[in-house]
Amino acid sequence: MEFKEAKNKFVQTWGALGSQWGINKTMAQIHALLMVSNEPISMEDVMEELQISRGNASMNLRALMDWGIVYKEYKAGERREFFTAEKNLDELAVKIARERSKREIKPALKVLKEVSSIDSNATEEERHFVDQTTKLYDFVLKADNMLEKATEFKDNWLGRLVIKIMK
Amino acid sequence: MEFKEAKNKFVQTWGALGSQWGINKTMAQIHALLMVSNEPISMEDVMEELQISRGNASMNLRALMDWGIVYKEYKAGERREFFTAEKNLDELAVKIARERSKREIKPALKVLKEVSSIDSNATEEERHFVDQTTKLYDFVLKADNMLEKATEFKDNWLGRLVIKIMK
DNA sequence: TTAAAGTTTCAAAAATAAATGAAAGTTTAT
DNA sequence: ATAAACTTTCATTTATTTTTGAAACTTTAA
Repeated sequence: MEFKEAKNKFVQTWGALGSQWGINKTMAQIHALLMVSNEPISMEDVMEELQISRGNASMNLRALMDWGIVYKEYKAGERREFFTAEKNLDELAVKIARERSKREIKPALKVLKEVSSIDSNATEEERHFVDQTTKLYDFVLKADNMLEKATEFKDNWLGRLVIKIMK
Repeated sequence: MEFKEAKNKFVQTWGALGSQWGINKTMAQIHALLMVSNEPISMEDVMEELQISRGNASMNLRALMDWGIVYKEYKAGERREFFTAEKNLDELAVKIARERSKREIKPALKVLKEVSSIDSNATEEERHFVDQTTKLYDFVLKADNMLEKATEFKDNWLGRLVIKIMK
């Protein structure tokens, strides 16, 4: 396999993976492209390389910046803006985890708390509902905390130990 | 909030959460419904409760069974089939993690290995590509292993300790 | 057997999500 | 101030994913 082919395959695969995990395909592809580029890329280049429209490129680059995993760069003497990706993978994981937690898990937790707090527990059916949603709330909360804490592992001796044992 | 309203809200929320994480909405909703039901539910009931077609119900129940998180049950003297969800949340998490790893992460790892193994490293650009995809491969592999090992935590004293510390 | 009760399949329709592109908006150099 | 270079927005179009529903299939009881 030659370089260009490999690069393309990587971008496609990363895009597919993204869309299976609820991140839009183009967003993931742009990210992939920036990840493996050794130098900043202009919007024009992104459009060209992925064969997408200006609007699409603009919106998804913006989204990536909102997530904090892509940065704008200015080159001296250049009018255009260039983009680079966060290349430190631990940092990347932290930011993605935080963002998804904030956007999706936290709101879901709120609802779980609400629905598990109804006072009606007259019937067996209702008791089971309250019991099960309460357990779910505790579980999701714990998982969310783990995600958060896991992101602190990298600078943390215990974390390293745990990872070593788990490996 | 009364019971019926709470139940509905829970089903809707679980459905939305599912679709944000790449699991189709109806599949997640059916799962939610079964999770909070204290007794087995027939396909007819699922259709009725979620207002979906027979085909849709059938396909998604099948998918849930393929994931191993919903079971068929037979009631004595009843022709129809009934369904129940895995209600143990640790077990549920294990099965979802295994399934997604198998379906999505493993294939992605295969591609990452391939593209990071191209022998061309003539230019700076190519060297950076190989370097970055190699790191990504290692990272994803490690994350995948963690997911797998994390699923063994529940029966494991060290795991409990770690969770306690992380909490 | 056979027919009733139930389940699955899959081509077509509907719903949803994403992409386009042209117009509006910015910024910068002169 | 203005015009060139570039970016953003968003109504419309396009692509993708999900759902439907009717026909085919399977199972069971008589």
